[in-house]
Amino acid sequence: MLDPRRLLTFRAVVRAGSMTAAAADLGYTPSAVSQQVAALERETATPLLVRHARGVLPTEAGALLVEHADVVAGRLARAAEEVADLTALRTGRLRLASFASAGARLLPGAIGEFRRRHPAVRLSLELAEPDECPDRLRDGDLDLAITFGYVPGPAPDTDGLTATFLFDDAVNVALPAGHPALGDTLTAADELDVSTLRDAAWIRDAGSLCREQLVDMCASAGYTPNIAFDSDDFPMVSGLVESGVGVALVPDLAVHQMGRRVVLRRLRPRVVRRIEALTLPNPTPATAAMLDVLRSRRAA
Amino acid sequence: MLDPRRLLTFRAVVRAGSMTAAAADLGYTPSAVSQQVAALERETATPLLVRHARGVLPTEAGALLVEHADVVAGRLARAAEEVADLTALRTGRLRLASFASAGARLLPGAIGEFRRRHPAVRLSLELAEPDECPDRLRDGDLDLAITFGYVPGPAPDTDGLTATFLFDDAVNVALPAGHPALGDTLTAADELDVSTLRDAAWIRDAGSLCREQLVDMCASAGYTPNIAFDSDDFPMVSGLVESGVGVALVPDLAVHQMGRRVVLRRLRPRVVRRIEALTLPNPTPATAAMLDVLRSRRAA
DNA sequence: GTCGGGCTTAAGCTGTGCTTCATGCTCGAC
DNA sequence: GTCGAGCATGAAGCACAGCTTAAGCCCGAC
Repeated sequence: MLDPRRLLTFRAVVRAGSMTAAAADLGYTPSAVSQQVAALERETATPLLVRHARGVLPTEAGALLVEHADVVAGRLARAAEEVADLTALRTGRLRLASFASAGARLLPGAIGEFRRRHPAVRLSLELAEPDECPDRLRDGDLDLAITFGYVPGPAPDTDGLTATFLFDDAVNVALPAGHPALGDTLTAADELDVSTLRDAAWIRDAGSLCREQLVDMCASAGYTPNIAFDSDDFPMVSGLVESGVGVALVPDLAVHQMGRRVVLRRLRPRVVRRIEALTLPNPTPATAAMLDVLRSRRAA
Repeated sequence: MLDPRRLLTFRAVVRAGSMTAAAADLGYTPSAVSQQVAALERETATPLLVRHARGVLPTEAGALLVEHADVVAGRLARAAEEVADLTALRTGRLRLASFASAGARLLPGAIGEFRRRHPAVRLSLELAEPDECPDRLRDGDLDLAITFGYVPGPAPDTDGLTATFLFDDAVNVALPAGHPALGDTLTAADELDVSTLRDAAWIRDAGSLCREQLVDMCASAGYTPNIAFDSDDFPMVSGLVESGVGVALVPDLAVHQMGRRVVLRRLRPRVVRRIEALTLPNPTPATAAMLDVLRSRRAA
């Protein structure tokens, strides 16, 4: 394989018509250019230039090399340009993942804002549960994942990743109207103590990592929950609650999926989902830009 | 523009999946490869690899660069290969020029032999007078020219070119039967002294640099020729001689174009055209091969 | 002839980029 | 848990590619 450096200076020589002119173009001395060309001719074991009094002309082999050199030079320039486009967000790709309720409530606005700022970046979004996101980020399958972890609760495994706090999503308990635990609390602002739900039947949303969370929460209050139903769909949870099957945990982000007749109460002690954006430590420009958008909307 | 060297080692890294493996492929140490990649990332101001525990994976920008690097590497390899083909005469081009009579008598055999030896080389042949060939060779318009110069006579201007002697083409004088200068010479083997043509009318072939030659020849014999006609076509010269318009100089190579009724005699003192092959001092492989063919046929 | 433009060569120096060595990290085995 | 293998990275040092300077040569112009 030919030395690309020499090939490119040879191209400059042929384009300039003389070694001296090429040297001026390249910022070298004529001697340097002459030596490069000589080295290339040694490398190919073929004369590439016919030396004239007024400059040089390529031989057939030389003309052949120049054609290839043109392609090489073009690719090198295009490569630099496209990478610059990528960092300037004039092009590129951003692969997002999010759990369902954030996908429905948080992301549409953020994505809209991102597209206004960087219309040329191609976006993709898929639903993915928080537990699978770290590995997929590390594998390069994803650029940014919206995940959550319960507070209090075990921190998710984000080794080698960067977690950006977005906001805390308060968790409510959803009850049918007239549920005994509601007692005399008549106003929606009232909180409900976890211990008052000791005898409740629980409907658990299986899709949102609430599994251990529900058990842990009740354990803190000194009992083991009676789990009557596992669902992975908030509308269904809503229907079950409305029909009096049981009570359920519903974070703020999912509240809009609950029916009107469901009663929602904050929990005491407070339970929240900590919503975070997970990225690689060296985010791509597009990823960093999306982090900016998410942070700015958190502030707003 | 990116440094092609670094780009190619980066390509090797991505293909190998790890810097260490790429280093082994390239014959470097892992450290060297790591530094090259770091330099490329500095150059592009963009992370190009995500570092894994078990190797590396390209980022979007990195994958983009690898695509371009593949093209670059391919072109470099193809360039080297095609130049090798050229020097091995598995491809290439040979642009020949020749004056008319050599084109008809000498070259067909040589070209046939050349094509047998190197069937892949594309040949072209055009008619060109000896005086225009040197410049066209120097300009790179031609690779090899068959030329001639009269002996005795001024050597053609071949500065900076290489002349390969092929053979001497003896010059005859063509006369109509019964021309007075024939006198009592009855056999074709007889020579005719130039001085005996003092009173002849001359038909001059304008195409073959005979212009000054005819005048010089006669001057050596002490007279100025009476030039009755200028032609650039041997058959026409033949017809003119046959009809008794005058006499003409006809080299051996053109004898076959003369009519049967023309009488031919060698000249005394002897006059020849020196047939030469003119090339650049550093001939291309195809040119050198054709010189070989021409020399071998001269020997035969 | 002299002059100037252009290519080449020799000699010498500089900087890129290599090696070696050491460190830190992750993962898997034990 | 500790250890070791494999990988990436950094500092230090060294070598060579490739640059510069300087001189020479060739050719064409004047």
